[in-house]
Amino acid sequence: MSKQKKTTIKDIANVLNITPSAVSKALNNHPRISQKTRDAVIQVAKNLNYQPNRLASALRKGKSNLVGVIIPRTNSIFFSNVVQHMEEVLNLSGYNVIMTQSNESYTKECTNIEALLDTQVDGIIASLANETTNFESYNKIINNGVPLIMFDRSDYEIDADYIGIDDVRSSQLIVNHLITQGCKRIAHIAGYSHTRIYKNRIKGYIDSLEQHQMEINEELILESNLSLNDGREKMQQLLQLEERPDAVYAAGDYAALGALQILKEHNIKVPEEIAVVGFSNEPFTALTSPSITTINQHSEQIGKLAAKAFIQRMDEQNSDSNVTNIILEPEL
Amino acid sequence: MSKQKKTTIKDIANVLNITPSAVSKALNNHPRISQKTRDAVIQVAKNLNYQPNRLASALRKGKSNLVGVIIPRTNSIFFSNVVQHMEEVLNLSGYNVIMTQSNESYTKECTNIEALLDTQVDGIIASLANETTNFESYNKIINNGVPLIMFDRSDYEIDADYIGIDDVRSSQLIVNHLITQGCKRIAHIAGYSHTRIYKNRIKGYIDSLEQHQMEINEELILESNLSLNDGREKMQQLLQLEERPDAVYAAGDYAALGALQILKEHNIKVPEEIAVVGFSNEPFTALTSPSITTINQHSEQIGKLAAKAFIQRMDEQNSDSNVTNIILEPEL
DNA sequence: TATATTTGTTCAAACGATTGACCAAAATTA
DNA sequence: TAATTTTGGTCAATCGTTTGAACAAATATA
Repeated sequence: MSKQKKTTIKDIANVLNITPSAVSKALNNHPRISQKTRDAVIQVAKNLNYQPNRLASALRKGKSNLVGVIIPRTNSIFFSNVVQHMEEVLNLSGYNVIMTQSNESYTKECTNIEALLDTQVDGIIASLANETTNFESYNKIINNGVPLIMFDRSDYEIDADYIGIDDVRSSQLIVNHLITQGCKRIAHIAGYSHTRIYKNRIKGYIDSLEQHQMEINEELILESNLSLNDGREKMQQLLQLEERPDAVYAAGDYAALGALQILKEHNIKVPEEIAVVGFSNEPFTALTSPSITTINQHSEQIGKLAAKAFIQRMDEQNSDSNVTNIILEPEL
Repeated sequence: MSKQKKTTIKDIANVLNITPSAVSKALNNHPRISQKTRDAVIQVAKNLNYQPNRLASALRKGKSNLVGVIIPRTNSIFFSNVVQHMEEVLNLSGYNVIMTQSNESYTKECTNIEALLDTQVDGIIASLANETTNFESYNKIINNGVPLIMFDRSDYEIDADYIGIDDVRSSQLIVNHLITQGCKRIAHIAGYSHTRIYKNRIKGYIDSLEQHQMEINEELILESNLSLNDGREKMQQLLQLEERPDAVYAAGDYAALGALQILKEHNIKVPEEIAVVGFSNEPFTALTSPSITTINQHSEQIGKLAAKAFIQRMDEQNSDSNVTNIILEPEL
């Protein structure tokens, strides 16, 4: 029952006694096709339950209408939201999304890029894995002539459009806030400084402290991969310091969560003894008392803008226009 | 610099003065090609940085090597893990994954199915959105002759392979556990009973209560979409009951989280006054005191088994073999 | 009425890879 | 040596759709 051949434009053509090319043109609203046959074609197509074969069309047109998306993790509200809104915009323009996750792993990221190029995507929208320090595979995308849009996490070495928020500013806002709350010894569980975004957050952290004439203490800045477990480890380390911090600013929410777990296991009161601040907007942040303060990361805007940037790149085939950089203002 | 034509098998053929078909056969390890030319082809392919055009190959072979995956939400550890392991297995067999999320929305789910079929995927692996009660579009997949594998959330009306855990049993385990802890009045923030999985959880809940000769109280069973907000609402409702429950068993972790938030806002001690139990394994579950008890949902196994089930379906074109049902044993 | 333009369609060649039929040369067997 | 098999390819059609060129018929212009 299921082995019936798919209907093709040829079948439609046969029914109407016209040629396949007429059918194709009718379906694509070619101006030279009369309204009469156009209607007839559409009717027959419906009757035969015709579904165009994208592969054939993609092959002929040299365009697959697929966009590859690479995100570090899907189980993050931020990334998940970004993708969702990205998809919305892309679908409206007839694109479908292939979403892949790197799991913050460099090798996985490379594999994903290979797979996407292999699948003949029309473009790639990506955010760097924490591990990544080598950007060759990204530049390979560009060299292949495939449009690349980066968001949230990118690097100066990648010569692609970028959409993100002002990380230095965000970081400052957070640390300022802690200082306003009276914290004197603020630790930073940072991301790897080789990633631009985390370097900026570290910069913001330092800037803010300097602004308030507070001491910059190297032992309070710990680079990490920002995973839950790493958050736990770094928090352990901080607790073992002779002088404990009275606040911890983690550059990622999962790391913040790990830190919280440790504090809880040690029966340390949050935020009375040690305050904790994260960076993302995971729903669990509402659980701590008082709630973790986080930055609004504008996931919706980032997703939409990235999608639009891609569509624009596709439209202007003269592709020589400069790289766009869209930096959004953070909000506490 | 980027507008160079992609190299094709024709280019390789020209270099070696052989025909494109010879090249194709060489690359596909056709036995009738000598080792010598095979090596030469591979060498030239490497030199010219040849990348096979999947579209062309897919069109000719009638197989895209793409597998569509539909999950309700990506920002869930469970689903995210499942997909990750699914991908692992599928990649090994040369398949690439197109991941889409339904956001628990029926319409989005339908759109996704359309898009996937449209993209000519070789098969679809899916888990139902909470909203879904109409399974036409899923049966359309099957009628189109596209293999369909369901996991975690499915329905009896969908005639496809299924991989999941024993929900009745899981639910019983959870409720038994609460009873052992001394809870007398256990509420259940349930999923919609039209979804098989949630119906089963409700059944397990009731079974367990009956086993312990406890009263089944309709007002303690609230069906919901299990979102964070819905969890909050239902918890509010429960608090307004004349006689409050002393335990809440939520069929999903986000609903559990919502419930926790409300309890926290009302300064109700968890679990002393009201215990809370979720179903998934989100990392934040470790934050509550004592930690929320959850069921091991076997995400890894489910992902791998689903992928394998798909591959098997592809291998046996005689497809008349019966529907498989793999039910895993739950663990607390 | 003769000529030019427009309209609606057909024709044929792509897009890039695959595949069975076919064929010459080389190797094996009788 | 003649007959047979094996080896290593070539040829040509095909997957389903698109697209510019070509062309006849219909319509408009002079």
